[in-house]
Amino acid sequence: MQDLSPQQNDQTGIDEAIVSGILSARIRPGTRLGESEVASLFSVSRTRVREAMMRLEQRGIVKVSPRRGWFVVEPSAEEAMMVYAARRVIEAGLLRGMEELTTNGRDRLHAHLAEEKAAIAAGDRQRLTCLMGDFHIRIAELSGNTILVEILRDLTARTILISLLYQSEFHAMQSHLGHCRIVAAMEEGDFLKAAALSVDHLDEVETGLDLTRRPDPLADLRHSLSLPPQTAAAPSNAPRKAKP
Amino acid sequence: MQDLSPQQNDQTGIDEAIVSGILSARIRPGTRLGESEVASLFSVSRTRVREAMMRLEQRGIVKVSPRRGWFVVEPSAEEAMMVYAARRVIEAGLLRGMEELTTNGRDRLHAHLAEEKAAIAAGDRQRLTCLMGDFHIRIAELSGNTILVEILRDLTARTILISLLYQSEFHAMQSHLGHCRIVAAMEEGDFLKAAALSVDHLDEVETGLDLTRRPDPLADLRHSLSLPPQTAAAPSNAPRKAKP
DNA sequence: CTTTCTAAGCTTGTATGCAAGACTTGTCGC
DNA sequence: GCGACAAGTCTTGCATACAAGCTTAGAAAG
Repeated sequence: MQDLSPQQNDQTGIDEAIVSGILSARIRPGTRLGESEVASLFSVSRTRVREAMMRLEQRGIVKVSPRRGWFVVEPSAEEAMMVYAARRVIEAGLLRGMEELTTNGRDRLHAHLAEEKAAIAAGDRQRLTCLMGDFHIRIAELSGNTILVEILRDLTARTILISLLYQSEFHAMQSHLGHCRIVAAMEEGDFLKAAALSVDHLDEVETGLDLTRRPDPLADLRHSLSLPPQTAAAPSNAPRKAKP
Repeated sequence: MQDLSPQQNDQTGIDEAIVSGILSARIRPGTRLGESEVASLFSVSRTRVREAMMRLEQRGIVKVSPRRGWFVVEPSAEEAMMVYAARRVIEAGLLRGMEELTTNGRDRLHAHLAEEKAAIAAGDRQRLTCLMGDFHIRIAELSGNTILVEILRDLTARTILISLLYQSEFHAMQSHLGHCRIVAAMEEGDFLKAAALSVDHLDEVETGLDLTRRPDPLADLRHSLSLPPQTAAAPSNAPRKAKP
């Protein structure tokens, strides 16, 4: 397993270290997170790791398979649709209820869009994944409602896991333009339009998923061997083992 | 402390037993939930209680005060407003996005309204509190989105804690009528109207709160001594101790 | 060569023990 | 009478130990 977090993250807590690893797509769905393994990484006992896992399970980020271990969730197609539906409901609701965009808020959004642009230019895909999710959290932060921010943060984490599972290619530019359009509408003060654009944007991303693709049980091995990812052409009848 | 749950709840888990106690207003905000105390109630070790508490803390239902104990949250006025704002966003978003009311769904809602009516007639306040919160969960269930259902369930739990802290009197009939109006709009197929009514309903309930009232640290003692509840007339400058 | 059964190893599940800190209460000094 | 202080008690924080079950590797039989 790759190092799931820098050492300094001991301060911020095990939970956030793992979530941060997911948000930046360093941790893949289905990754096993053994208690003793994580415990030694953070130089603590299994007890604290377990407590962190319990919290993460509550947040829908990891799941436990009894006596087998903890795993980063691999959302099913159904769950994926629910996550997107929930995000549509919440984000659209947020924007619709917004009344004004403060100059401070506008600056933050512009700064974020600039970061997106820079990451696209640099081709830093990991950073890009993180930023694309963060955009929606930034919007929630404008409302000042920390409850909704936390909810959206967890949904974003799940979204990233979903895209790692079902997204064949990542149209970063398309998403970026979507974000720009939303911000533009907000600057016009037309929050209903922003809400509609947000729904469209999420629809667009969801449509880009291939939800028929079964989660690939060999993904991590494939990745370790530097093989190309599973092609969308042969999704369902891929052989379990390679025949010689 | 009153028995916070029937013995049979051992099966459903400690978490849900406590949440159920809150949803039915048997557990007041600020209640201390000592680890050993709860552990002996459920005949388990502190370990499992601790795990349950961790999950409940993540859900915003309990808080830990270091080396002092676990307490059912006492939402501040700010948090209270955030909870209501979040509920407005989610519930309105849900209704707005709904497209049809199935006959099954209609039956469920009617059954629920009938239960509310019966509880009002019977004057069963505890049951009523539970039902009033459940109504909104029923609506979320119609969407089939279990993620949103779980989110709303936790928000409802917090709402009940809020009303126990800040609601001087409980206008059950008013809330019931609000629910009836929402269902009526849904039956007409006018989900935008239902959404608007839902926002109005939540506004109405929130307006009925007295958010200036400070949480009463002596509430449980007062209750134990059968003294009358703190009057709203002298909220802030009430003496810490009675002067002889 | 294939299949089946068994046993060992590794993983989580749960309890318990000890340590550190906070609050209470009793006592002493003023 | 009143305030400060200190010991004791009670609480959580954390680590460790043991039990139970899943997985897998290896041996044996067909």
